[in-house]
Amino acid sequence: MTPEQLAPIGEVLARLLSPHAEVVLHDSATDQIAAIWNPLSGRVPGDPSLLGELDELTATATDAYGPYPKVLPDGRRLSSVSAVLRDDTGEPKYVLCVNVDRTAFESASRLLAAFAAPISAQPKAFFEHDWTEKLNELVAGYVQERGVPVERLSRSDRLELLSRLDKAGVLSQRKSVPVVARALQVSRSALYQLLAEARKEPHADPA
Amino acid sequence: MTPEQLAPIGEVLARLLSPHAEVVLHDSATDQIAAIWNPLSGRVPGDPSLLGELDELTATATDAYGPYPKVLPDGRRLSSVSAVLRDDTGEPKYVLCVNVDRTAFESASRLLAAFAAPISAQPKAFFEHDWTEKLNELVAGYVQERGVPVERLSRSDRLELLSRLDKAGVLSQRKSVPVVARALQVSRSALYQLLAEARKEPHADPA
DNA sequence: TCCAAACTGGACGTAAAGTCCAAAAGATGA
DNA sequence: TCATCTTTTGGACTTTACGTCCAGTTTGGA
Repeated sequence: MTPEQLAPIGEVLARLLSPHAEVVLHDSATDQIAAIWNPLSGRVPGDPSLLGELDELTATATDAYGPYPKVLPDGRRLSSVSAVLRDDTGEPKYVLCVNVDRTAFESASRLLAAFAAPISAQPKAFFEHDWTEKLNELVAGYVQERGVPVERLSRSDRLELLSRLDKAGVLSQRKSVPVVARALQVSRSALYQLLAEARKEPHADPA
Repeated sequence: MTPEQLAPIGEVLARLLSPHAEVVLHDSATDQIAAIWNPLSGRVPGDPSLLGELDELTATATDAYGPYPKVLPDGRRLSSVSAVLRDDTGEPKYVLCVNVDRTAFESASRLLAAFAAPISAQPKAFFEHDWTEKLNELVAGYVQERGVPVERLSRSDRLELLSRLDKAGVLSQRKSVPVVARALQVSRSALYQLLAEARKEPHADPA
C-alpha cells in the first residue's frame, strides 16, 4: 500500500467535496505529509504532520476517528475524520484525514430554510430503444467514413468499429452477439476474439 | 491491500458524510460489493457491483472519476465519485465509490452550487451503460406519481410499472432481471409471474 | 378466523454467452 | 513457388443467465 496506490482515493474525495474540503495523507513513519489534495491549510507534502498522537489512536477499537471539530488559524471551522491504514503486519502506516470546511454550510443552512423549491429534472433519453437501429447506424457510418463496404474492411477496421459498438452498449443487449457478428461479417468466434482485443486496448477516442 | 485494510477509510467517510452518503468498496475480481458503509441503496456485501468494463478505466490518465449524477429508485439524486485502487502490479483491484445524497442540498442549489454543481457527466462509459439509470428514473417517477414508496406498491401498481419498464426495453438488457426484481422489491419468481401477466394484457396506453 | 390468491426460495431444463482448439484460408517474404 | 506466420472458421465444450415450475409460506380480505 503506497501513497501512489492511495492517491485515487484522495483525488476523488477532494473532487467530491471541492472546494470545501482538504484531504491529507500522513506517513506515520516519518510523521510527514505524504500527499495532500485541495489544501485549505496551505500545507504541502513533506510538511510535518503534527499529529503525533498515533499512540492515542492505537488504543481504540476501530481505526476510524471522528468527526471531531477543528479550527483553522483564520477562524474557519472544520469537521475532521481520520482513518488509520495498516500494513500487512498490522502496523499503522498511513493516516488519511479529511477536513471539511463547515463555514459555507453553516451560513448556507441559515439562509436555506426559506427556499424549499423543488427541482424538476429532465429524464434523458437513454439507450436506443431499438438497438438494431443503433447497430446499423454505427456500421453504416463507419463504412461511409472509410468508403469501404463491410465485407472488405480490414481487421483493424473491424476492431475499431467493434470497439465503438461495444462502447455504445450494443453488446450488452440481449442476443445481440450473433447479430453483430453477422453485421461485421465475421464468425461468432472471430467476434469474441476481436472483442477481447478491443477491450484490452481501448483505442483511445480523441475525447 | 485488503478490504480490511481499507475499511477505516470507508468507515470514516461514512461518518463524515452521514447520513447523506454511502460508501461502497467493489472487488473488481469478483465484480461484487466487498464492503459497504451506510447503505442508502439497500445493497449488501456480495451483491453484484454492476460496474462496467474495468478495461475502460485503464484508458484514463487518472484513477479518479466523478463527480457524476445518479438516481436512486426512490428518487433521491446522488453525486458519486469513484477511485480505482490498484495492486503492486498495477492491476485494478478495488473500486471505492462514494455516493452523496444531494436532495438535501438541491433545494439550496444556488447557495451550495459550488458543492453540487461540478456534476460534469464524464465517465458515463464506465458504469454499466445506464439502463440502471433508466430503471431508477422510471421507478422513481412512478413512485412519485403514486406518492407511495416502492415497498408499499400494490400488485397492480407493480404490474403497471413493470409494464412500463418492459416497454422501455429495460428487460431486454442483459442481466437486468435480478436488478429489476430488487427495484420492485419482489422475488425473481414473482417478477416473471408479473411479467407474464403484463405481457399478456398490454395495459393499453391510449396511444 | 379461515381461505384464496400471491409471493418466496429453490430446483431444474434450456438457451445464450463465452472459451478453446485444430484445421482451413489468407497473407508475407525469400 | 514454397514455407511460414497470422487470422478465421466451425464446432465442441463450459459457464452463466433465462425462464419455468413447484411446494411451502405469507398476505390480504371476506
